[in-house]
Amino acid sequence: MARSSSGSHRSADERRAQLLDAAVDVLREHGLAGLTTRAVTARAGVPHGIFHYVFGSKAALVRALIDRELTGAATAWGAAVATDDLETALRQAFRAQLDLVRADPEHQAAVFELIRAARDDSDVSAAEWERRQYLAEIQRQLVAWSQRGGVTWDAPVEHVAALVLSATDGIVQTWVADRDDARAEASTGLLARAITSLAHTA
Amino acid sequence: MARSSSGSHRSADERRAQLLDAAVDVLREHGLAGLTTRAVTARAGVPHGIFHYVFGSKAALVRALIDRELTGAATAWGAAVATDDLETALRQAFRAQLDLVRADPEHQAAVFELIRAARDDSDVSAAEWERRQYLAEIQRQLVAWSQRGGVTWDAPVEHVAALVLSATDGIVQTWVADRDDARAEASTGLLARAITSLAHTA
DNA sequence: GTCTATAGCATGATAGAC
DNA sequence: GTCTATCATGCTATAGAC
Repeated sequence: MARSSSGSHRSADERRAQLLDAAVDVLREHGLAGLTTRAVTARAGVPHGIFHYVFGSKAALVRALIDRELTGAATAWGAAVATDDLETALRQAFRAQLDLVRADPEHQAAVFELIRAARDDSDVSAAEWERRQYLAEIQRQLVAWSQRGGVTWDAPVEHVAALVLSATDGIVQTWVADRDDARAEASTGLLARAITSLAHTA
Repeated sequence: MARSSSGSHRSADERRAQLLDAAVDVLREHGLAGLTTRAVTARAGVPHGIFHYVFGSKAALVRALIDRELTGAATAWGAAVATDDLETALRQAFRAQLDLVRADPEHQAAVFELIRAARDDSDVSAAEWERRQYLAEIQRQLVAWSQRGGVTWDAPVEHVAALVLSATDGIVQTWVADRDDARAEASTGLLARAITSLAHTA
């Protein structure tokens, strides 16, 4: 076998992975507007023509990127929190969601941008699918937490889940915009309290 | 005076307004990616070269657009709601915010996109300014409503305001994404209830 | 002061060489 | 099956005609 890191004439699958990695980097650094086929190939250190041989079109690259980024992201809400106190569980879950973004803001911002753009290109399926995964996962957790804490939701749990997802999205996007840690902290704490008030001891 | 609607050689100010109107249309129909100097001039029915004569650069057009769109938008939260019940006031305010977007979703989506893009171009001031206006207005209303209803906020009112703004943003953006009226309705209603629980009768 | 014609460049894509 | 050279198009911007 040839050395893997240098030399020409690699397989199409190898090129594909290589270009996807490069595309993520470009997206993080220059945003969606800067995501050009030439920037991606330059970043990967391969000739420009390779791009259309591997992906066929730029749209195909974007689709592949979305698939790759969304897969597994839905599990973020799934990490169960081990506590009997509903408010604490909620706060920790919100914090975890925020930490996910804080760990690599540019990356998350890029993913947001991708999803948004995908919606306009009538490539709605991916974004819709993502949202449904999130909602289902949150709803599952809301039920689990309320059972653990011995409380009952005063509103349909799917409504609570929808509010939790939207509100968390809002807080996260606000943080992405202003990077104000204290404000985000305060908002998540208050949101946990407010949401908790939507349940009463059975 | 010459007839105003046809003929060449109009004043630069006239051209400027004409191009701004055209730019908003283009933005609504084709998004920020489709907002090119050629598209704008074509839409306005003027020669392409006019553009750089009037605005100097595309960036100047974007800046002018943001100024125009943000001015007056901050007053949306300012419309006072006449009711003694805090939860009702909140729900009506959230509904009003949602209605504003529902009245012309494409337009609002375009404005969101503009502001987001402006942030990346280190043209932060406009977006920051907007947010501060909103926050101040919401805070003012929160105090007014609580006084009217004879209740006191259990948390710093600026924290409540931050949560209200973020959560409302999240709900609005969710609606823009999925256009699910029922879900938005449920979320605003629940949010009003949840926020109300952050205040107690004095 | 207003507008036209053109420059100069970057893009996405492809025909065909190896 | 892999890659290179090239194309046609669309972009922002400007030099200079009226």
